[in-house]
Amino acid sequence: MYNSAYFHTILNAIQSKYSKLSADTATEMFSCLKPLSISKNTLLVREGQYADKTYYIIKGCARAYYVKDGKEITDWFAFENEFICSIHSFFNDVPSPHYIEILEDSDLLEITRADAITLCDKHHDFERLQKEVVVHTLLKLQKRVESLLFETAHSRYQSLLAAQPDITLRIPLTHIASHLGITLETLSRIRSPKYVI
Amino acid sequence: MYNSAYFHTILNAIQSKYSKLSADTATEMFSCLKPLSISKNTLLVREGQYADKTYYIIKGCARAYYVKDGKEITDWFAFENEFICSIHSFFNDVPSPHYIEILEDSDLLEITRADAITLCDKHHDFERLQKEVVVHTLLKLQKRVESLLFETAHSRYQSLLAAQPDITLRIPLTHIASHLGITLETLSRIRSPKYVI
DNA sequence: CGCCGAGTTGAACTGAATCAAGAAACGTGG
DNA sequence: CCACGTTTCTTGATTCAGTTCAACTCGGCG
Repeated sequence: MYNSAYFHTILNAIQSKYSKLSADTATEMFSCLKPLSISKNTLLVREGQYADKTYYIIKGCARAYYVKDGKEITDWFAFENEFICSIHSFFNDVPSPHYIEILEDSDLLEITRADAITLCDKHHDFERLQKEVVVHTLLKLQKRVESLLFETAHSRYQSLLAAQPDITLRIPLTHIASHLGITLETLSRIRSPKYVI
Repeated sequence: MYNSAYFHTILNAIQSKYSKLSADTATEMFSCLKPLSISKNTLLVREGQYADKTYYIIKGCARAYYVKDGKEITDWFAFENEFICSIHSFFNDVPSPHYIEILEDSDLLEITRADAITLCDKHHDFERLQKEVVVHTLLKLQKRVESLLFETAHSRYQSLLAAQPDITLRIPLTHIASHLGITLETLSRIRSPKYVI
């Protein structure tokens, strides 16, 4: 059943972005993955939970955010063919500081920390896949730090648009603003045609 | 020769911070590691080089920095039992945007990208070790993003001091300031006894 | 229709940058 | 071991990007 066209497509997407898996590992991986269809605005993870699951996004998008002084601060977004989890919780087995919210009606695959550990122990190529996912995340985070250190609010917004041209159509400006580390008001001014650099 | 007390100590440090290695893998790993003694202020990597080496710090410290608009911006520091490399260059095989500078007379172990890939291919436990190093880096970077988004300059400095109490004794304030994303002048004011929150 | 959440606009405020000048510490050679 | 230049750090005055608070607009929807 896991050689169906549907799973084949997903496996291809994962393999071409991250790394190859043997047929054996792929089959075993899919047997651990639980398909979910989640509707918009659902919270997958709340602050304080032991969030021992990682989600792969087949279709849709999600965000991880903190609540700080009563304000939501969006830490990151995830779209198709990306993974999202509370990294602190998943890798350190501590309560999650993040919320994870589904932003569009989405199709996901869920894997538990325990299953991921088993797969890592058993299959070298799955360990590598996980490493590749982490490296991807690391390099993205590195870019984020650079943009926070180097760039003005306007230029950060431009960079985000360059990387994800459709983001403003899919994600409310409030979340984009907090992800850029600016207020909604500032984002609004930056986007205004009247704005001059 | 790689079961000498010296290597044993290093192996222990690596294993307890990251993950375990079989005797076999450890021996092969040490045969790839080239010990270096580098004196203060040496540049290990210059911008534009293909920086295909990672350095493990036995003793001493180093920093990775960019030059942006003629100014140096310190991206991160590495101390004992940590690794440093130009991550973009090492993982993506592209020219390094970073310089890497040794900040104290240091003892290092060097491994090439090619050797690391060979070891990863051959030994599942080495692949895991590399993953653990990347996860450590990821979680540190995540904290960095949080502090840049959430905290004031003063509070970022306090957090850095809490994490690395001796950092001001080992690293010039200019580098610390640029790592915190503030100017040297601001750091100086923050550190002043006259400073009021 | 009227409400509500999302986004816009304006005015005052502020944390940190910039520019500029000194002081302190550091190292090197006489 | 001291004099001198260089680098590192401190202090002050001014400026500016972005925040805050507040009011207003727009579009969707019960």
